[in-house]
Amino acid sequence: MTDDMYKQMAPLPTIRRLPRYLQLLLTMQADGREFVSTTHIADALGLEPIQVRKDLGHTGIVGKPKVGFELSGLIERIEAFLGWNNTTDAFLIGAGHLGSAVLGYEGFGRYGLNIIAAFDNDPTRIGTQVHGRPVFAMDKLRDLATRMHITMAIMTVPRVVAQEVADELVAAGFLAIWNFTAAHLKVPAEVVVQNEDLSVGLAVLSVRLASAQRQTTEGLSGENDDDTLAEATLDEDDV
Amino acid sequence: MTDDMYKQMAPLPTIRRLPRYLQLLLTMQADGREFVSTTHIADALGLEPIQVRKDLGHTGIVGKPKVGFELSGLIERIEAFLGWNNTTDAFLIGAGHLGSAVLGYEGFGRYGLNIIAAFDNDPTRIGTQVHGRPVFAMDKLRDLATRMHITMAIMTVPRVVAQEVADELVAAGFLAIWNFTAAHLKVPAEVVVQNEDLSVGLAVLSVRLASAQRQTTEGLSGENDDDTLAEATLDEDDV
DNA sequence: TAGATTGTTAATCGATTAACAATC
DNA sequence: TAGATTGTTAATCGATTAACAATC
Repeated sequence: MTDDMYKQMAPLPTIRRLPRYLQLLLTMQADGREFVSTTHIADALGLEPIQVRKDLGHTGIVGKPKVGFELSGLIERIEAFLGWNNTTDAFLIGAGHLGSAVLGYEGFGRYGLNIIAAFDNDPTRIGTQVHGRPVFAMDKLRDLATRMHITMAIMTVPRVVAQEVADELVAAGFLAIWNFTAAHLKVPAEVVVQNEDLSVGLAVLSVRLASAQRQTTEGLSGENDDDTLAEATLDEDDV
Repeated sequence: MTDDMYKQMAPLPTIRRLPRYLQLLLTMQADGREFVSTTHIADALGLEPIQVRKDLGHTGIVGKPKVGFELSGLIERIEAFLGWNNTTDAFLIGAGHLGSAVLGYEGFGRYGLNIIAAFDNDPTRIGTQVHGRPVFAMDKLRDLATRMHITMAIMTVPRVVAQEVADELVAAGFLAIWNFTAAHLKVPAEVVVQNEDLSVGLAVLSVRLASAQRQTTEGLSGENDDDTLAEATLDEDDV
């Protein structure tokens, strides 16, 4: 068991916070800053310094007591930890509204994701370009994926055909599926599926908003009139 | 402290799983099924029955030993828990690619979210319709929000103007912001911000894929040749 | 130097999982 | 009835937070 193995052992919540650190650090770097402390990061993002320190520790970076972390080294380390220093080529399946929006998202380049082509079964879309990427017919998928050694797919198809498309992706040798569909995909254990279902975020928002409104109402009714109300709200960064 | 208060105390992971249960249950209902057990739900989603039971318990639903849960009642209860039985009206800010995709997303009606108008500051977009919703100029936002009592906003603007737009939303009395921007928004404590940053999902996918590939490589090198490899992969449902 | 900050070890907190009595 | 399933209470696991020595 090598040292590298520990990478995967970072807690999932830590992994989810890393992109936010990265985004902040890049802004700071653009401002000409050279060093940063965990206190500073925590302040900017509304977190606790100890949590930031623990999170950064998982990436293997070491800082300087009293000084903090060298910004450029820290950025490099986070990007390497997330694998964003290498480019990953991907195909996008389903060039509808959502697919088109994903293709138009400019941030992916910075994250090492390169969407090189889209696939669809709508004849009016096939042969066109969407945000500079060619749209091919679905029956070209398998051959092109094999020849170009593409193993990551972004699924932005209607839910009803999601499993069917997933089966095709598996058959074509894909190893990772970023699933923007609400469908629960059944795939072999060796294929990684990352669900990006909008309803999850909406559910959390709905419950948090209801909770906040309940507390406001109770505050007005005089049952609880001190200033603990604001503190009692869920942390906005939890999801 | 009323019984209702306990609603907000459901663990966040539970809240995030509820939409997936709901989605499955609706499919089952469409298939004409009337009862369902937690064992059945767990099997379909690759979870443990005890976890499903605990999650459903948080919504306050009670089942029948041996029989399970009545499907229609369970669906109602989850929807009520998430507040999706009432419609919430919302404005969308930023009618670009992503905003347009969100406007075109058909699933929101079912979740009680009703986007009634979009706002933008691009003159070529103002006055047009996107997926049936009118696009207004940004300077109409405050007046319309006040008059229509809209308190939820969906932000799909470029990152660089995100904070500026958030400030306008706060000034206009909005209480909830669904933030599709990578920016960390600074808002008063009483405003709920739900971040929906694509880079988070990509980060988790990247790390999981790297981990899976590392394990495959090690398996081939003969260091670990039993079948524990598949079991060692992260659960696909964790995020 | 003195003080701020790191990194590590221990304590706490919360979610998941296990065990099992109650029940239709 | 017997057996499957619920709901609750206890045990385990893992992440967060606290404490503090090391250090530039």
